[in-house]
Amino acid sequence: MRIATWNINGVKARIDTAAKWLSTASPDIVFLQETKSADEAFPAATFEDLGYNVARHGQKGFNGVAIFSKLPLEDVRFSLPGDEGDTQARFAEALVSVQGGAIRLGSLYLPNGNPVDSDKFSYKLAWFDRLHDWAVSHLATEETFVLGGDFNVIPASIDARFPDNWTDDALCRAESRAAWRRLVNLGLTDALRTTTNAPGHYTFWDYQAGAWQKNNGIRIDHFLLSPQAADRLKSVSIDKRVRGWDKPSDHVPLIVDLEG
DNA sequence: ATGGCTGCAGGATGCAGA
Repeated sequence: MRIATWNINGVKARIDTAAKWLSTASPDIVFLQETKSADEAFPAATFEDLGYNVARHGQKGFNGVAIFSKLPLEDVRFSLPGDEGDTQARFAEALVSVQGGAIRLGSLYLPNGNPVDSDKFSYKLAWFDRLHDWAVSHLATEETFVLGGDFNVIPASIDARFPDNWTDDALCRAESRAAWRRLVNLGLTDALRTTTNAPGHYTFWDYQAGAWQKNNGIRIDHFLLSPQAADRLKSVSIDKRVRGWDKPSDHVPLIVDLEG
């Protein structure tokens, strides 16, 4: 089973690019972030015609997450527990049934958190705490789960081409990295880091200042796997090609292949 | 570089992103 996650930066601006990418990568399941579309304006039919069931949860103009699946989606939910007052569309989860059981899927768009002296940063850290609690509760049931998305965290210096540029940024502040480690240290597997300890594996290049041409990238899109999911991991890849296409998102897809 | 782009809503340009 192939699962991909991609911050698409506007699903309506990326319909043609997304259709092209889906046909070349052939994922069974896709997590999207930053769809920037209200649900009624989401171009679901385009993706249903490509064979996907579509679960989407968005807002006008910003945020927004989705899960596409060639298998039926069950138990679809769109809110991360822990703050009834949070109206931002940043989380979608669902179950798919496969041979040998179910897999829980979580597509997430973790808050950016800049500027760090604002309530945006405290919102990011609170959101991280809620995600931690979500993981604790699902680890307790020994479910197979796959959390993927734009975590807006550069886990370590090797995850940035120019780490010194990001020292005081919300993406790599000590509090953000501590929250990331606290989540991973529950027993989750950072999928990409099972394949390599090398620098140079990025998922985002800014539109500005020729970041792509200079390979000024960062790794902020991740898959975290529960132990049962990690046991099934076959391969991980970053589909960098997509950043060089016309009208690209500033993020590229990250892909995991699981047994079964 | 003064985020130097980009998408969105809307019908100009401000907001949001990382």
